[in-house]
Amino acid sequence: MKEHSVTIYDISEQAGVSIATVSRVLNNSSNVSEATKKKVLNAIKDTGYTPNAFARGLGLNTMKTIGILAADSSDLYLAKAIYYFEEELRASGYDSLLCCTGYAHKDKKAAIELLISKKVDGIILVGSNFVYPDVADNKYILSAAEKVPVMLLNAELEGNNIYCVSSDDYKSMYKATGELIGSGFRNILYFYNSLSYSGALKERGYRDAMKDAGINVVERQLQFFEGTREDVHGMAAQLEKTASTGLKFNAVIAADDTLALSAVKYALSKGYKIPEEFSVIGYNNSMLATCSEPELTSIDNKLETLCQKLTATLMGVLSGEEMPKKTIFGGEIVTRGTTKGGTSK
Amino acid sequence: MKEHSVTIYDISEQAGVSIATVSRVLNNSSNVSEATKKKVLNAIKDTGYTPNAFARGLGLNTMKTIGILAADSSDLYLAKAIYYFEEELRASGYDSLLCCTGYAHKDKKAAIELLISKKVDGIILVGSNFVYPDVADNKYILSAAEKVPVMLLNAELEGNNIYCVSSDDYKSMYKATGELIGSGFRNILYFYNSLSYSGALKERGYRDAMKDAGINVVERQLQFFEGTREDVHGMAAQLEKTASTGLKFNAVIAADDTLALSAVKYALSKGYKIPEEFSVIGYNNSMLATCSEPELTSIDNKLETLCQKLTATLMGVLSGEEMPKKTIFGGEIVTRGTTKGGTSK
DNA sequence: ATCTCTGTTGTAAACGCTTTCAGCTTTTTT
DNA sequence: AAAAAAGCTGAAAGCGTTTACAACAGAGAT
Repeated sequence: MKEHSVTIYDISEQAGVSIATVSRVLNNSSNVSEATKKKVLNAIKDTGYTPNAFARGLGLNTMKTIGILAADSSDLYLAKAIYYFEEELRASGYDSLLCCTGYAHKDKKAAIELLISKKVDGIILVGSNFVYPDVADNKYILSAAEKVPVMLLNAELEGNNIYCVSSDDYKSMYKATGELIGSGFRNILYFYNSLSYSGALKERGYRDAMKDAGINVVERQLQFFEGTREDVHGMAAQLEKTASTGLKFNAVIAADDTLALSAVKYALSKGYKIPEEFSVIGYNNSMLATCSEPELTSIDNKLETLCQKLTATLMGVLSGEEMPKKTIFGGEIVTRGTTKGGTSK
Repeated sequence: MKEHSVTIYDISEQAGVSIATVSRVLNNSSNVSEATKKKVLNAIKDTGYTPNAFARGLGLNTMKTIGILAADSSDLYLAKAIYYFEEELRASGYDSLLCCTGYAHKDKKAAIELLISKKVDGIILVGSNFVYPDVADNKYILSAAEKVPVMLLNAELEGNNIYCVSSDDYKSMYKATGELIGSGFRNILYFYNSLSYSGALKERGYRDAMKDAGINVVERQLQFFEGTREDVHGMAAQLEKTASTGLKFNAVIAADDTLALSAVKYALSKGYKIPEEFSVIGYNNSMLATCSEPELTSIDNKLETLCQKLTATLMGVLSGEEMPKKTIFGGEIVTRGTTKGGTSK
């Protein structure tokens, strides 16, 4: 299998030119006469030669590769983002090296270092759970940015060589909460499962919307779900338990569609009429939104646009252009069966 | 940014040893005294040195990297598989280079060649849509296998250096169809969206089960959905349309949970009682199964086990061991709300 | 006919690491 | 105490590219 593979020397010999010329043809650089070019190309075809990426990388010091880091590629939202990134990067002539780190800090750090040692030309951190509330914990990102540009999706961090593209989670959540309030709901539960950067924004959006409407929020109204991100049963059970302890709520605003879906399940099991007696708004407008019955009203933050913008920014940075360090896109509420039209009750 | 980075020479100088010794410490190979080892490690820490993967690769001719190819990382099932592979590979000291190819043949071929040019040590093809019914179309896999081992998940292809690990889709589908028949259903629709290798197996399972039960199948009973894999509405609409043309069916067996979910939606919209008047069985037992209401009976083919087995096989191959070229795992039916217990009606 | 310029090609030195081989220093054996 | 073995270390030769530099031919200018 791993015999002596064809090298540039073999080509040079067969074509009767020097290796420099072969290399020039390979990179179709500078001036090579048509005649020799043809000879070389023929030899390449004959031998089935493919350049050795290592050697090439050694010389060029770039692999034309971008490292993508995501906590969990099986998360619907992250998976979609990864897909878009892959697509955009390939279109720009870059390949991607994906690492799924899991949610532990140590692993994230190790993964980022690994990518750098693989000589990626840039790093994309997908999802806000790479940025911690405690600034000291983000040092690992800063030191990565000393070597290659670091792009953050849906998170913000100031630093040299760090660029952020994110959705306006604060405003989206503020608006969505406002819509529930506008429909006459006051006992609105906020259901979340991530303490990430954007998670904090969402929470603030919820709190501010409630406050601005003059509604008092008790801490138990913010329910944190600790289980896995797919455990719909567990989520519904937590709502059930919360209700059974006496907290009243007839609307749920969720930080994620899965959580929202569990709220629908819960409400149905209680016999509530949706959306009249019980409303739900999800987040991300994933395919789950149309899977649910009734279908979920959900916040769409135009992931594809975000990913495109982020990739474009990265490409700009790599080619030495000055690029905006922070870009924010607004989201929109996609109204479906779990909320009323939005007119006040 | 891209200043002169720290090399093994800097370390050797700072530690007062030769580069050979540094290299030895790096690979914790052979015999290095504790004292010098410590000196070197300190120097490494001080300088923040990371080895250059290219140079290393040039010497070793391996990047310790496995290429993972999947058509679409945002497909729930594939995403999950990718996640497991990443995890397993990392545990074995390998990194992964992921390429999402899309569903077009040309792109798959290009992606596989790209991976090889990046000097991956092996390739994993995730999902059966890499193997075509027409043998000639699979040549691109065979020629990849001339360079590195190729692993197939849920597909089969004979060839040197090709290894397959798959679920027993034929048997699972046969059993599942049989279960519906056993519950008294005869007008069972088969709903699918992929012409892949495993897709063909599933179809055959369905057909044989029907035949063995003495039930005649008309071609319109096999419904192929052409739209995107997430378009639940479109799927339900197709069922609706099929029914409106006069074809009667009161059970659906789907090649995928999303399809099954759309069948549930359809049945509910028609006012059928599930599972008594209308039953549904999905495939893959994804999170969608528990999202649906009622929840989906679905076939679980133990993806994690498959992925572990596949990775283990690959590791074996890479270390020169003789490995089975074909491994098949049986699946099991997870019964939930869309089917009766299984006792005959 | 000489000189300069331009276009094309070859030579050789990097790039940063691994690894063989040989040499030196210990330790163990006899 | 001498000989043999074992343990460490360093020098140097690759690995397959890219690229700066030199060289050389032929064309145009003088």
